[in-house]
Amino acid sequence: MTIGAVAKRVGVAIDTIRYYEREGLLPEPLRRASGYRSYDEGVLRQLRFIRRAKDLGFTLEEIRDLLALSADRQRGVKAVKQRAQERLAAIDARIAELTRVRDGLEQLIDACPGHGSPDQCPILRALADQEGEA
Amino acid sequence: MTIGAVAKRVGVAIDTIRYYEREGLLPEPLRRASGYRSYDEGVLRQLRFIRRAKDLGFTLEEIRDLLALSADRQRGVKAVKQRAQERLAAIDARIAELTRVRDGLEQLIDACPGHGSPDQCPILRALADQEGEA
DNA sequence: CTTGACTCTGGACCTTGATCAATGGTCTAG
DNA sequence: CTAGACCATTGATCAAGGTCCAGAGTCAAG
Repeated sequence: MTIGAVAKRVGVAIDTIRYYEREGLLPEPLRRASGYRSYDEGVLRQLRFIRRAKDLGFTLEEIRDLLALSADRQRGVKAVKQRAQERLAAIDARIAELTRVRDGLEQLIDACPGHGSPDQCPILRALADQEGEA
Repeated sequence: MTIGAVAKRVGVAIDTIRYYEREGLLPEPLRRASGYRSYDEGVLRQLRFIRRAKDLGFTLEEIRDLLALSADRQRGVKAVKQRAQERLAAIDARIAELTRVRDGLEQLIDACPGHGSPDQCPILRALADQEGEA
């Protein structure tokens, strides 16, 4: 398969595939005599792996790490589980933070009549208030 | 006040203040004969406004918009409330998305024994699985 | 053979929100 | 007056994850 065929089948850009190769997320493929990259089916699986991990919020650096671990029989599984747990904790922290912000914003919205003087708008007042930190 | 005094009182970097000025978030201040920026107290309030809005997840572009609205007596309040509601909806969507990801990840972690062959690790299997989208 | 689609490399560019460096002018304390 | 702190501008750099372009070579169909 050429790089273009791979890109089309997985749904990523050609440049992205070359970028992942540079970044060590994909192995260097065989080349034709012309220099064209020549891929086998395995690359499709690996690209989908990368995409799913990215959807779970792993950074490319973490994914590179996961890929290395997934190739390490025995040791790999334990470390993979740990990485996943770390990721879960990070997501939980982010959700908690967003929820805090969300609730604060909702209170302001509920308190705002939606008309009248800007001086009376609790949203603007909260933003402009000189006391305290958010 | 010089830019350094403003920076110290608000707790932002001098460069950040000049950056906000370039980006239209702060008005161009008066200048001394030497060219030094000369600020009055109002800029402190405005910088704190920017910081709080940033903490609520507004982008600088949205903040520029809010600042313009807050100066618009009458029209402003309604539009500000609407922006805040849009922001709230965006936060809710983000929380929902993160929660979905979180739950999926947790299921994988619970199903992973933490040892054994990578072929049996549900986390790696889920990532490598060729079916479906995350 | 020619045309058009595809690929190669290397490097520039994009977004966001700053931060830093270089070079030079200004201000203030002693 | 001078040292050291402060400020000015312009332009570069950073993180992350790509995207795009130029110029050149290659491949497949007609």
